[in-house]
Amino acid sequence: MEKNWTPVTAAKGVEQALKIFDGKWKLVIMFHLFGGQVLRFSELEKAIPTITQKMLIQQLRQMEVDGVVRRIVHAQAPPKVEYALTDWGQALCPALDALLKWADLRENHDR
Amino acid sequence: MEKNWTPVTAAKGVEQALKIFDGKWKLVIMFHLFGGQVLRFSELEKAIPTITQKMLIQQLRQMEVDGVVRRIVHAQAPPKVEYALTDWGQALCPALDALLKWADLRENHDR
DNA sequence: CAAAAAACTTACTTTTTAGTATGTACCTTA
DNA sequence: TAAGGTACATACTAAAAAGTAAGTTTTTTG
Repeated sequence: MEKNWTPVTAAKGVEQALKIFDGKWKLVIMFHLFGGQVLRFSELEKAIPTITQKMLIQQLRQMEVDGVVRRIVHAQAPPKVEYALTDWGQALCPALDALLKWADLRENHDR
Repeated sequence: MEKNWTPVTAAKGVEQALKIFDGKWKLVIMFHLFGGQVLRFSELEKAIPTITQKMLIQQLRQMEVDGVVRRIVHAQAPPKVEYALTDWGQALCPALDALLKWADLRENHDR
């Protein structure tokens, strides 16, 4: 089924999509989880040294709500919480590749 | 030639790409110019009624600097300035489609 | 019993981005 | 000569996002 886009609805659609990985840290987080990786909170902290705990948790929570990240809590002490991408989250990879390829075209373009 | 991405460099690459159409109005503007359209400043204003002149010009100028928009000045009075996408700007379309398609997958996903 | 580790939470400040309101230059037409 | 159209510019305010600097809970280890 094809959609009938107008400039405005198409822009809104893309914006909706972008919102899901918008925020200064979401992409870095995702790229750490692409390929099925499962990482603890503390491992993500170490992997992204410049992020603060507040930002890390804030972004993870939003991504969970949006359905791109899965939160896996192990009933242990000290706590152990792991994060992974959902199938849908993983499925974003090719679209990001398309963006990367587009960015590369610039070189052949002008100047 | 393949690139050697790490989570961090890949994220940075995508962020660079995103920055080019980041801002509340750039996508709407682009979607009005996709397909080779050439529009005057005032036509864009009318097409996007909720944008202010300041925002419109600000975004257009940034897009010009970034190389996605071309500014065509006609030496006339009253002034006539037209805007169009560069080839590279047009080339973004498929990447945005990929995003739209990804967003659609959500329905088949969970819930 | 004190200290430490993990995963957060909260109050507050700074920075960034968007929006409001008004002004300008230039030429044309009535 | 006054008014109007077009494409801007500029100063200022408001709202949103990010960052800082703590503190909390729970259980294990020395």
